[in-house]
Amino acid sequence: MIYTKTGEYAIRAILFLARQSKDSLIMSSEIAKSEDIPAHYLAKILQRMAKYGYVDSFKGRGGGFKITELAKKSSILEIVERVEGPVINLKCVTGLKECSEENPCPLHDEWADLRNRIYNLISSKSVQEVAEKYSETLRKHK
Amino acid sequence: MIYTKTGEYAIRAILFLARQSKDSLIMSSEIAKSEDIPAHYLAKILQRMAKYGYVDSFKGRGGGFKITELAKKSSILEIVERVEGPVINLKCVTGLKECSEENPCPLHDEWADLRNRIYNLISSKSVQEVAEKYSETLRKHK
DNA sequence: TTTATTTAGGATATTTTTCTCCAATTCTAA
DNA sequence: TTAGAATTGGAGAAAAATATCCTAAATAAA
Repeated sequence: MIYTKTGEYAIRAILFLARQSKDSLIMSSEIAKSEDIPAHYLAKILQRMAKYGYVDSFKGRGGGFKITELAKKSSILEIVERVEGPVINLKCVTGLKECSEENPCPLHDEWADLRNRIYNLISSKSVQEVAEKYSETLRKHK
Repeated sequence: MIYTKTGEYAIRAILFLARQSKDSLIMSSEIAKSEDIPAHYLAKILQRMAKYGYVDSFKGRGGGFKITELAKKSSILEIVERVEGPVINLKCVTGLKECSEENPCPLHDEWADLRNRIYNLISSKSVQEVAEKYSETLRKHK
């Protein structure tokens, strides 16, 4: 896909946290169970997100994670790129070695357009907006 | 990206063969060198493409590969999927576990649209068409 | 017929990604 | 202050993707 499993887990986790009622702490293991993500692996990802300030972490009994304001205002793309590195590969779809504006591959322009749209799709909305829209959908389809 | 390195190598190789003058045989090692692909790895990929009938292979001195009519008429997507399995992941961009028409994730519709466009981009043109357009570009920019 | 050349195919190595385990640390509650 | 619960961080196992190596088979030319 566009990002790896690691990135996908990060998104699922942050959107999960974004949907929780304010100030509630959620354990890593709980997220793992709800979202069906390998528990220890997710713990690592959350650790990294904590380092980057996307979640606050609390140790000990009653501890867990909660989303930060920074994460709420960030785009999905920003978070994923922090967690797993550059996401959208700039290579052309045909995979040709030399493909540039001056020397475009046959599908260059069309692909450049799509790439931009994908980029916009995952970078123009904030995590909070996406999460809200999602909660809404969940309510409607209950 | 949308496909893996293996798929990318397959595309580069088939488009390379498609640009050759008719009936000329090209050695695996030659393609590898021109396209900067690991030689032995490419050999495997060509082997598979031969099995699927996308290239004809000839052993011994003066041997090599050439593209078949089947491959010329096929789309890039078809060939890649044969070589490396399903390409376009149907999961939603947000990576949410349950995302369907009835229960769409926040970006479902927009993503479905983009997915279709990507799908069209690499499946609506034949290898031959893409190769011709590319040869043209190469001529212009010489 | 022999030799050199090229693909075929199997085995294996390397690298990257994904996943697991364990001990250390921090914090809460009893 | 102690026990238990939770994250942290390091180490490394497992799986998947990528890359290499070697021998066999086929073919063409000497």
